[in-house]
Amino acid sequence: MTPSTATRSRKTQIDRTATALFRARGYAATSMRELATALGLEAGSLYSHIKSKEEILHRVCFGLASDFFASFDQATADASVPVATQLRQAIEAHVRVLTRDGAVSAVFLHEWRHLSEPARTEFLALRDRYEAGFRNLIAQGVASGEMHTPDAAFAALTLLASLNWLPSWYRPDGNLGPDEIAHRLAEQLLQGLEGKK
Amino acid sequence: MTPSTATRSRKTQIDRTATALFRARGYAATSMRELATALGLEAGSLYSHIKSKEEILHRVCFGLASDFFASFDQATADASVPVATQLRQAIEAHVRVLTRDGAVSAVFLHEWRHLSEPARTEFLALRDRYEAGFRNLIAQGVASGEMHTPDAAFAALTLLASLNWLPSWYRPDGNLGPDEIAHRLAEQLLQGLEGKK
DNA sequence: TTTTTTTGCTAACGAGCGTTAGGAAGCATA
DNA sequence: TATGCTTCCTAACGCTCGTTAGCAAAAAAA
Repeated sequence: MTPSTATRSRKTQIDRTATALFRARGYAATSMRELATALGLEAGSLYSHIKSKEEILHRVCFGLASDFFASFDQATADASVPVATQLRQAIEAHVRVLTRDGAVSAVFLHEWRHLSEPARTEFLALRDRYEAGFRNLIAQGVASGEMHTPDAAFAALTLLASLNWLPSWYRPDGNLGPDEIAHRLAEQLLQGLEGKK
Repeated sequence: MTPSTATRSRKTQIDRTATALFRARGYAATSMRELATALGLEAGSLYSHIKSKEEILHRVCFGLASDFFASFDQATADASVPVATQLRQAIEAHVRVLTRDGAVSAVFLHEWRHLSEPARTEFLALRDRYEAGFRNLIAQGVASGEMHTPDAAFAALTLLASLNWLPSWYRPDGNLGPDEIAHRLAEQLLQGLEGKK
């Protein structure tokens, strides 16, 4: 029995409001009563739709993780493309996912540590697997002579760090659109500040 | 009347233990009873040494902010040095401060939002002023032709993002020392992955 | 030795926490 | 009209929170 449209929409609404609060105040500092008030409800009413506070966090974190994997796989599906181009596409794909929903992204990046075991460990394993994708891409690029770095793992961490800072300053109504941001990031990371114009 | 050595050391001990807990569990999710237990005390006893939980956070955040400014000013004091070199030195200085105490750095980077007003706004103003230092350096580099980027502010954010991810993976007993890390980061950020070997 | 400071205890305060139980409306389907 | 589902309520559960008051022992200073 699939849930009716109304149910799913109410649940989704709770998720979205909670995500915004988690981002603004942090997961631990957000109370169910605050969340209920933001939705025009009493605290107890939330539990007609969700099982627990952590369930929301779990859904947000693992949901976006899936998106990242799907996006990465698509960007690097064609092995005949030069590795540097694949990396560029993976960067752009990552930025596109990050900018789609700033609140979800921020919660994904910062609040996952409030997951209790075993979810927390599972999440970290996923993150590690995702990072390995970038690591391998850079290692391939070094092997083929397209890129230069003494340490692919180090470079991958630095690269993702630059990307993952994005949700803390990106505004959907700002000057730069997601595609322009993605392009500039890829350019800066691949060419460097002293690189060719 | 300066506090005696004993007082200062006990207070410092509380700060350090609290900082480690804030890093591991987050500020909001760390209770004074946990902190007390970690120190072998009862919760109430903490208040013989500190005024409030937030006081600890305040000290950590603003203390490290001072360190960053002092370190940056020293790295960029000599205006006769090429701007690219000044930027390199600023990067290395930043990394040195970041790696000095991983727990303090992590709390500084992630827990400041639990400061209540007006401290929170003051903190953000400091951070903005610090970022402006890097922004200006890059803008000067672009003006002098030493660097190339379409947007100095954008480049500065990305640069600091790479640096500030460091506390989440740096281990003092790892393969790379602070100086080696600082050098590699500067190299990667200035030369890029496709830059000259 | 007396005085003061440091350090820590027990006990408790008011408040807020996540969550549950049980009931009652409103609505769609039969 | 009857049934069942969705939605939300009130009231409360046991628990934890940051913090305070008042007292006592130990250490340092006089």
